[in-house]
Amino acid sequence: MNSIFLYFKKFHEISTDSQNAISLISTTISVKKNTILQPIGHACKTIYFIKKGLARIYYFKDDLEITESFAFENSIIARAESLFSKNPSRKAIQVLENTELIAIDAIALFKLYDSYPEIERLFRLIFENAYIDTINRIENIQFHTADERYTFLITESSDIIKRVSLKLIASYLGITPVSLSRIRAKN
Amino acid sequence: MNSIFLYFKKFHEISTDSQNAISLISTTISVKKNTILQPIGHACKTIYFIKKGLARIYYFKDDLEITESFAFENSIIARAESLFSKNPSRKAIQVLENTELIAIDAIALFKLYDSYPEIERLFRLIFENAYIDTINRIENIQFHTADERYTFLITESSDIIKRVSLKLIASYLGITPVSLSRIRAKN
DNA sequence: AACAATTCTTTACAAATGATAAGAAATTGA
DNA sequence: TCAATTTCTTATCATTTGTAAAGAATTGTT
Repeated sequence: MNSIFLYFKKFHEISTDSQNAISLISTTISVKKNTILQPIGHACKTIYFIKKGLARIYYFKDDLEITESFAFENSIIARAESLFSKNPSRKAIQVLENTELIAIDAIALFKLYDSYPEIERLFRLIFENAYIDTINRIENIQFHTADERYTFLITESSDIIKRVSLKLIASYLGITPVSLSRIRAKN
Repeated sequence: MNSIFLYFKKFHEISTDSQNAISLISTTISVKKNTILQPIGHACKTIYFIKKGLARIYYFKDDLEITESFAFENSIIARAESLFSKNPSRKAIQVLENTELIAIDAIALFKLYDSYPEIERLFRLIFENAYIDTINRIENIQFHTADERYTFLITESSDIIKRVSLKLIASYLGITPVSLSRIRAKN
């Protein structure tokens, strides 16, 4: 459980009291490669912290799988649009390796906000940061070629190639696997 | 000043006390069409509420202008990625009509968070909502054709065509004006 | 080890989009 | 109002990406 509080510290210091409150609504779980943590169609009620392993959020466009995002060790993954809107999510969370996670009960967490303002602040700062990432991703998609986006991805997280299939990377870049193969062949 | 508190009410009810505190750090301004409210290269220190008129956030890719977002009456516009990271923004805010705004001093606002938890909560909820919009926009860009994105845009906000030049709409859709003309000719 | 299934690459062709240029339409400013 | 500027459309050609199919490479399973 320690790793998550180290992660939290980067955003906002919280008291041992607050840490205990969060611990009480959190559980550590281990899941096997390819497990669907959260299926499509239900409101998101869990925030995951990845201790070890790797996960993605994906959805379907017609019968094509599209990867919205990847999340690696020491990061948080949640379907924020459903978490905040309370609407059922069209997206699923899947683990791509044998993965160890801490699952935080989001409903219980939001209740903690009333009695622990520093917890509210902590998660405000965490999600503000996630918001920044999402804004930057739009900039990245909007006026960069697939080639540029691929090059950017492998410089940003160079080991993604080793850990994620090119099929999933293509769907993340918004292109077909065939198109990604062509790009890779050129470079 | 009333319109902004009506807007706030949709997210979170706050006391008259909190409203007054916000009023004290806000000013109403009127600016002429095409005015640059916030230039590129400075950290974002102002959150705007649009009472009347229309604005956009844009940036440059090489010497090409790209519109990241539009904001209409009764909505908030701010360069969130700079607001939260405190880094200088590569983006500018420009008004596209003669526009009336309420400018909120963001530095002062963030200070209010300590003494008025309900103000912190209010803006948390406002930006959570903006975050949802941004996530949905990625989904919209990532696997929809330019044609689909255009059709979606005009059904979502039908008067945008009357108020914004096609050149800017094209840059928002991530295509060239020439390509947008072709799409419009087909439909 | 051997087979099956999946992933990745390559090829050929089709469709969409970009770049450039030219002209029409609309807007702006003196 | 008239000229100048900007915006919008159309056309042509080049480039990129998609689709479909086939085979190679890899992975998983028994």
